[in-house]
Amino acid sequence: MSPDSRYPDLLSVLESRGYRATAPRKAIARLLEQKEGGFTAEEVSDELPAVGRATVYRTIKLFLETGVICKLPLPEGAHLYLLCGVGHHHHSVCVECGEVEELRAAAVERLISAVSADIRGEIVEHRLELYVNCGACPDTGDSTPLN
Amino acid sequence: MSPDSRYPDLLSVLESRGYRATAPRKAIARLLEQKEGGFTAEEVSDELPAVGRATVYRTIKLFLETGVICKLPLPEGAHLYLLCGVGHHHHSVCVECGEVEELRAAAVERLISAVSADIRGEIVEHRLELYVNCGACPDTGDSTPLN
DNA sequence: CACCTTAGTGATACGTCCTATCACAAATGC
DNA sequence: GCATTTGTGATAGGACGTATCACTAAGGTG
Repeated sequence: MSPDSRYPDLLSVLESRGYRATAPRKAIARLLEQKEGGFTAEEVSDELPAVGRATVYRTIKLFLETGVICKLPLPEGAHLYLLCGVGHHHHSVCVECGEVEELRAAAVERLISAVSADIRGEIVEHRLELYVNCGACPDTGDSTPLN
Repeated sequence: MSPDSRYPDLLSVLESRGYRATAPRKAIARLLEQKEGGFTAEEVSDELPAVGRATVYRTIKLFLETGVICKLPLPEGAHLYLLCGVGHHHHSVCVECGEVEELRAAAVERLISAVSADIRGEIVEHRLELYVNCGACPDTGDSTPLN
């Protein structure tokens, strides 16, 4: 309930863009704000049976477009969504428990510009993901395992 | 036909692992060896109508497991597969024409080990992809556009 | 507040990419 | 050759996501 200052209030972001504050959107926003470790669309849908699948996907897409969450492709084809702070960054994902951490390394950006010198054409986007074993999983099971 | 020394002979790799050299596998191997720029499973299936879809997917999976091709997630959810030389590397993908290049930057690996110091847990895998605009697309259209 | 317009919703069907199943065919060992 | 696998194609099915469409709820207006 108490707003987490690290992330913007999801519902307000929608409202400030002219979207209506409906009951399903409130429910989804509230749920996502508690999901620090990332979530899949299906998971959200399961935990909010009163909200239709289509609405879940639509709402997630809205949040994506406003930039308050980002999309991380999982090896198996589905996507993990994450609340994200403002600005560009990368992620490290634990392959055991699915825990995700934001990674904000200036070194990465420096690397990109260094590499760009060796590349034909212009780099328009990049993606870096680290798959780690966090070593601190509480035996896991509940989160989204990646393997 | 003439074997490209940059990549292993796909069929031989399968045979050396005890898999049989069947007609469909030969056809797929031959086709892939000509696909420098990456390919999707659907594309292979379309170009080999005599081979069943299931077999195409199965065979691609085999090649994946033996490590002679690798899998690159596209933004839309499908996958681009690529012949890959031996060893670890990354890719740059042109967002206009879909052309892919192997990227073998020692700097990347150095970066990873540098970053790993700041991370809880152990990095078991990483993925880096650069999305570029190669500026040399022949007006494009035929390849796999990413947008 | 009652009304009206418009955005949003849920159910459902569909699309895409991929996997499972299963009877049949082809490949290898003997 | 002949039996034993392994591999195959057709088909159905599953996961994930989107389109459609009749219905509902939001919220501005007077």
